[in-house]
Amino acid sequence: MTSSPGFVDDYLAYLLARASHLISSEFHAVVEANGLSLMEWRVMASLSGKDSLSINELASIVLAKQPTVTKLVGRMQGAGWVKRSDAAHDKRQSLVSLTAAGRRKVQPLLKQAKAHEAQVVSALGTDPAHQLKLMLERLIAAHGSS
Amino acid sequence: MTSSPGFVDDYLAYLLARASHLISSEFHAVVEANGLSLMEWRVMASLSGKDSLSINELASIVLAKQPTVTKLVGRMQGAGWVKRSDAAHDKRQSLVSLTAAGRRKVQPLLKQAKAHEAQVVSALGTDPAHQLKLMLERLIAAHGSS
DNA sequence: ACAGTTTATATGAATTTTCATGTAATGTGA
DNA sequence: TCACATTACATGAAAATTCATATAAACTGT
Repeated sequence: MTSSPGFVDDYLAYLLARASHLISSEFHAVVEANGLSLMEWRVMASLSGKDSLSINELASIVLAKQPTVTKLVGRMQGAGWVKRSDAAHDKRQSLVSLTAAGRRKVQPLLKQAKAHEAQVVSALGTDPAHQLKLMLERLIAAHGSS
Repeated sequence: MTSSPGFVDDYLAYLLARASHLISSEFHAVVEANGLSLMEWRVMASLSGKDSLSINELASIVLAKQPTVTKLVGRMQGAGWVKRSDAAHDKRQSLVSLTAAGRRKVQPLLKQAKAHEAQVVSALGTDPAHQLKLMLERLIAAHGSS
């Protein structure tokens, strides 16, 4: 039911949206099996590298708006997965970081994410996948990496 | 503020999500200037090719869930941009199509979308952009084109 | 033709997101 | 250092999305 090319969005924009939706959806199943929403997963994955991130940094990384992230983080804090702390140098900022429970929660997902990535990449072919990533990075860099 | 590669989603999944978000956001400004939401634009763009689409077809094309689309279409019908008609062969289906007003509304956006596409493509380079599209299509085809 | 199943859409309630705005802290120029 | 602008985040009300489920129409095998 892919149906004919009835325009739909910008062509490239639509291909990107569809591909993104498709790949994310696949992993979404895994994420939900672990009791997280896609956004919660993104937040925790984003945090799992760093010590902490501000609300705005998180919003820009997880591609959501600031009030959305504020409330999302509030819920995740309630669940005990993240904690907030006031930034030393800028008291306006609210620095979010994973709790020990949060790290335990996200750990298995990080591995499963890598496995999923590997599967997608190998299905596409290692080299084409690499090319795809390069071009996506170029596209992102070209259009304000804000 | 792109920050270091703190994991974030599946790498490829994240690149796709970010690229998609970036490109869509750019055009989103144009869409809003015309008094439409991104989803409304997608629905109308999808419909502008065809005679009509069912709710489920629309949902799959605009990457939203069925109840979301049912209500979105309800609002758009209220605005006079689309109309519903019962399918002749399957009375369960609700076929959505553009009204004359809807066509007038979406017309300029279709042109602007093509202009935006052209701009993005030329910024990326015509050939790389073509390659990118091919790989996105392959990726989409590989992962259930449902 | 019938009972059981599946499919297409609608809908109410709960949840989430968004918009507009508020507040407090920081930055800036005179 | 004092206004003034800006930045970071929070928040309440409104809007949109989602989940679970309902309804009605097709489909299936017998």
